[in-house]
Amino acid sequence: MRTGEVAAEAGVNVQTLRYYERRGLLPEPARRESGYRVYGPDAVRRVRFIKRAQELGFALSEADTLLVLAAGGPDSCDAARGLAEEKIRELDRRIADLQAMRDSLLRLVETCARPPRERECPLLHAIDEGASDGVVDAA
Amino acid sequence: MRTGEVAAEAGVNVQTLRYYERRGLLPEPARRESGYRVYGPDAVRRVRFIKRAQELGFALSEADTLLVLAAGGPDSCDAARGLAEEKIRELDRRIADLQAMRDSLLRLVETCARPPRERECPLLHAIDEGASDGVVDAA
DNA sequence: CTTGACTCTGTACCGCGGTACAGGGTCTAC
DNA sequence: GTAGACCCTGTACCGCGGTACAGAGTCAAG
Repeated sequence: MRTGEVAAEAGVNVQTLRYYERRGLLPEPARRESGYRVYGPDAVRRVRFIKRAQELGFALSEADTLLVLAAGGPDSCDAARGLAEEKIRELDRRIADLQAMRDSLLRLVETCARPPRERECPLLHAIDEGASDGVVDAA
Repeated sequence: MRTGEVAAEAGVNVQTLRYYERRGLLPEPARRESGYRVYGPDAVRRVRFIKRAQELGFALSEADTLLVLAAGGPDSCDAARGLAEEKIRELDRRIADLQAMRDSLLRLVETCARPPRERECPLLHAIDEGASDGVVDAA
């Protein structure tokens, strides 16, 4: 298969393939006389694996690790599981962070229910106040 | 106040102040003969406001808007509220995305409870399968 | 009057995951 | 044999929010 075919099948840009190759995620394919890349049939599968890993929240470097593990024996399974569990914990942390932002913001918006005092917006005032002593999210 | 003093008080890097100035978040301060910046007393407050807005999930460009609104009259209050509400919706979307990743990943990890069949890791196999037809998160 | 801490400008770089463009060569169907 | 689609390399750029460094000037205390 040629570059364009692999890209189309995998649903990515041609440049992305070259990028993955540079990153070491895709092995360097064989070449024709002309220099054109010739991919084996596994290439599409490999790119799709990477894309799937990304959807699950893994970075490219982690996708790389998963690919190595996928090529390994059954011992790799534990390692893969550990990686996935760590990623779940990471996602939990990020979710908690965003949730905290959301909640703080919601409380601020609720200050809007109170009428502006002395021509001052309670919400903006609250941000300003919070900036001094970290009332809302003193992390 | 000099640059270093403002930076220390606001808890940011000196370079960050210059960066904010370039971005238009901080007004250009007065200068001494020597070229040294001389900040008014509001500078620290302004930087803290920006930092607080960031903690709430606002980008610098949005923090800029909030600062403009904070300088405006009571009409700005509605605009600020709209911005905050939109940001809450955005946070909700991001949280939902991460939650979906988390849930998919958790389901994959649960496949590990099943013993490897034919020396293949169920988790890695599932990522591979998912890559073909988007079983888990066909978004 | 010197020393060390501070500040100035301009520019480049970081991670992340690509995307775009220039300036060429190649392949294939007509 | 040629037009148009494809491919090659190298390099630069995107957003985001800064950080780092070089090379120079300044300020205040001792």
